[in-house]
Amino acid sequence: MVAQADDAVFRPVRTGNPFEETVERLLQAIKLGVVVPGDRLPSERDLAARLNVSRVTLREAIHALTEAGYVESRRGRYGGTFVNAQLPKPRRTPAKRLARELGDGLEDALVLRSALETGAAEAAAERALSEAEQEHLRRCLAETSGAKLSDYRRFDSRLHLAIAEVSGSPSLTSATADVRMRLNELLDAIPLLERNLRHSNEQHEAIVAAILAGDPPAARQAMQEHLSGTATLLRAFLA
Amino acid sequence: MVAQADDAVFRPVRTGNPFEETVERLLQAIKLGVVVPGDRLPSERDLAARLNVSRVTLREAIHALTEAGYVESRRGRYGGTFVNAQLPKPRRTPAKRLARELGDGLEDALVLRSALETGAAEAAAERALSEAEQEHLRRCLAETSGAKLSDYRRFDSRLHLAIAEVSGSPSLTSATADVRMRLNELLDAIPLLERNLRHSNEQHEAIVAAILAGDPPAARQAMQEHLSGTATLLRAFLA
DNA sequence: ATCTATTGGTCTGCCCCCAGTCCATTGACT
DNA sequence: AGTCAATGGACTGGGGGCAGACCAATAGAT
Repeated sequence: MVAQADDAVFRPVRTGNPFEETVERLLQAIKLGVVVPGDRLPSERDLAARLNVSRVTLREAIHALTEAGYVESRRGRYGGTFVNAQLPKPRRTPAKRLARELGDGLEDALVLRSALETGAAEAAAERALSEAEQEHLRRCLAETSGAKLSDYRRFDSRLHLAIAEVSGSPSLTSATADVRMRLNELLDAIPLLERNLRHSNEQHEAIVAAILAGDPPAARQAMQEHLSGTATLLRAFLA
Repeated sequence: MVAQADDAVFRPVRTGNPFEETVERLLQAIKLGVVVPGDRLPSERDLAARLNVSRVTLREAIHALTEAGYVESRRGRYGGTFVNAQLPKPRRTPAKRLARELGDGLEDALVLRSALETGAAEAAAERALSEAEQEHLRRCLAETSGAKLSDYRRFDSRLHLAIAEVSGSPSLTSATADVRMRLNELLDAIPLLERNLRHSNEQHEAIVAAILAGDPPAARQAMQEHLSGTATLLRAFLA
């Protein structure tokens, strides 16, 4: 049976209720390194407006994250909700089990990720980046290079997200963040070796260099190589 | 000001209520040619389950489309909801106005589309397509080539969607359908010339040929050329 | 010491959406 | 002619999310 277009257009209009979605988003912000330990989240009123969710629902989500140990709230002016210094360590679900649960979902995510991120790298290299954007890229690159092993995944996510950002397409950035979250659980299941990490950093350098140099084909090529390395690693560990 | 990652991760958790989203989905099915005039939609019970929406909400959406002249329902066994033979003609909003309303949204959509569809073409060419998939592609191609001017947009959408389908990534297919819907309103605003149409058909041939031949770089290249042509046309008319 | 702006915390009434159930209609099959 | 399965149509009770108003705490500014 061939995959039908019906499946795409008649897919669920929403996955989960607003509360669950909100929790997911806040986790995204933390796990992708958009807010780092010690950072303050936007005020409840602001955040609720941006997420287009009632303050009650947002508060329930924050409460859930508080119980899970991710954030803490303080009242009063200059108060707010802050990301904890010690984040809960992700439970390492056995790789085999994850693979079974996901099934075709892994290939789905990998194909989508490849399209999005190589496209983002290419688009970013085509644009004339502002000084601020260039600086932002360089900082994310440096932070990732200097990250401890325990923090590496978060800074790596942040760097990839930064590349998507400078593509100039917000939708592309959002989609990149989403697919990365889908993969992060898998990535947590495989060990992080010093050697892979060094190799990864070299590839990051090449990607950012090509983007800053305004060389779209090189940027695409470098990103493609980087991603296929990760993809191979994942497929191997989850096979 | 540089675009912040916040904007991506703190974007609204949902745009519109379930009713509106459902209407949008059904319109998508019709306008992208997933269901053609005369076709029957899945039964309300089935469809509601697939869309993860209550039957009441789905019925309200169908009712709205009935009033708008898109579909008609018949009761009894072998009844159902059918797509009208005469679809309401899209109102041609003046291009300038659309461009103003969208603003950066146009560039956003074009960049995302490029990433998704060139990625899809490449991924499709990498896969070993089943006989059914190959036939499906060829049929969509033939239908588009033979389409009347008034139906062209719908068959063209369907063909592009078919290419995304055979990429093997459902998420990629969904995303492609969504961004196409965003662009279709713009595309309706620009005239369709016989000459562009012939050129478009030739490019479609090249894309499908490269996919069937299993030549990823050629498929990407062909798709890239095709899309950049459309993009140029759009930018010119909306400038 | 007091004031005040900003933030998290709480409560109320309302509406949309939902799951489940039953009814009404239709047309192919026997 | 009768049967029957599947479809659209209609109703009900309940729950989640909503907007808005108000309370409580906090720390800088005066």
